[in-house]
Amino acid sequence: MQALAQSHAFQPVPASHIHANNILNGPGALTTYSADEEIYGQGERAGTLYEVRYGAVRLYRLLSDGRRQVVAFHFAGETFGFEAEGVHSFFAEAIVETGLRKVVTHTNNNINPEMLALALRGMVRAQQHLLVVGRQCATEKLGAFLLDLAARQGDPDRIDLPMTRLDIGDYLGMTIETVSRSISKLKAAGILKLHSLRSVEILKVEKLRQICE
Amino acid sequence: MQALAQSHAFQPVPASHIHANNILNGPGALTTYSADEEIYGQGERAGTLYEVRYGAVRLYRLLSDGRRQVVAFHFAGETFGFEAEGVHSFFAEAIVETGLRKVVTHTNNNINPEMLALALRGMVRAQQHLLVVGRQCATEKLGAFLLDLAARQGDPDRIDLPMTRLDIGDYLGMTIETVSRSISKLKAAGILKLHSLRSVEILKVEKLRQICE
DNA sequence: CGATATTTTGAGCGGAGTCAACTCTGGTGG
DNA sequence: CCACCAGAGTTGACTCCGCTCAAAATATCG
Repeated sequence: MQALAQSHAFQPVPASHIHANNILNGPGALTTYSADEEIYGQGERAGTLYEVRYGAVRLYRLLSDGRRQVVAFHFAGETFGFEAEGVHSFFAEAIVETGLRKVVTHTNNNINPEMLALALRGMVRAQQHLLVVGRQCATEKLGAFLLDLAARQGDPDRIDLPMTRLDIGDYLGMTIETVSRSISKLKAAGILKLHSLRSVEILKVEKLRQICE
Repeated sequence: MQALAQSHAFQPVPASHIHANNILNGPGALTTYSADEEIYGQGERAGTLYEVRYGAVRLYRLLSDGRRQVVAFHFAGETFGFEAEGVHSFFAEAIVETGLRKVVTHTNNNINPEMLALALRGMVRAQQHLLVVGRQCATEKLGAFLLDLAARQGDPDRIDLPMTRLDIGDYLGMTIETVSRSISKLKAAGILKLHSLRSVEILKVEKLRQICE
């Protein structure tokens, strides 16, 4: 079990890892990935899109100084893998046990019109992320992040956090300590309740929304 | 694209604010906007895409607390106006005197395949922006911003800054004072040279790239 | 040339980063 | 079943960068 050994060393790929299990081959096939397994790497040839059937995925880039910027999380029902050039500019990894389905992008040389809609949704998501990261206050960032997750996961006040605090920090541009302190602050204010480390309940959605707008 | 024709087009706009002048009507027509004129507003019905022929455009959103997040700048040759929903989620304004051309998105109910490429480029741009804003140090943010502008404007070491310090600050998530201080710092380090407030020369591209990676 | 807006610079303060210690959780094996 | 342990998360002390408020300098426009 490699677990989260990358905690402080963001080595792209652990040497020995179980390869993804591709039950079928081709579009519609379900491929399963275990936690922390790489789906594709920065620099690899792009082309295939993936739809998340279950689990969660993180997209990130490594900076030369060792820092890591998580650019997106993806959950069940969402599609990722878009690239403008022919090469992936990010790493994609499964956060937990995850099932992916390859998406058909072309049908006999014609671009599937649904691709445009998906690409646009991806752009809006990135811009939305920008609005969150651009905020100044750490608590605001975290609150906005939680509200976004709640909306995407369907349940308005119960949130599943498959990712670690480090993932959240690298996504929001803050340290794990600050992530933790922000959670504690919202907890102390009676806005959040943690059922476990990875399961959050929003007790006062409106109050949180006020803070994060 | 005819590179930097807008280089010195930043002359103060005639005071008598001429309203956008639409010479023709329909795709291919050139519409001109004076400085600070609105192109479209948040909430307006979307649908049309615009290609910048000359000048510069800012896209931004207003937050309820009065702050403003600039999500993108667009220069000659770039296309903007994409939306996932049918409504614009941002304001678009001309920064200086700007000429826009409407882009044909559909040809008899078929999506122009080039749209997908443009949308993808927009998404990558937003993710790139994210990497910059996610950086911690203010000087790094500014440096990365300048390197991005240099690459987009064609000239590797001469940059036009049609936007104000406030625009830059709202784009990078920092105050105008910090923007100014960061510029001064890079100037003191011999990395930048200001020919005017709106014209920057990068003296040591490599050194700047080291800082900002 | 004067009036206004923009930019720069300065002083002080607060929030987030850093370093470090401690606690909690889940998994393993005796 | 429980003791143990490694990794994850929390909390505390301190520092420093960037925000705030304020004022000076520069640019722009009538």
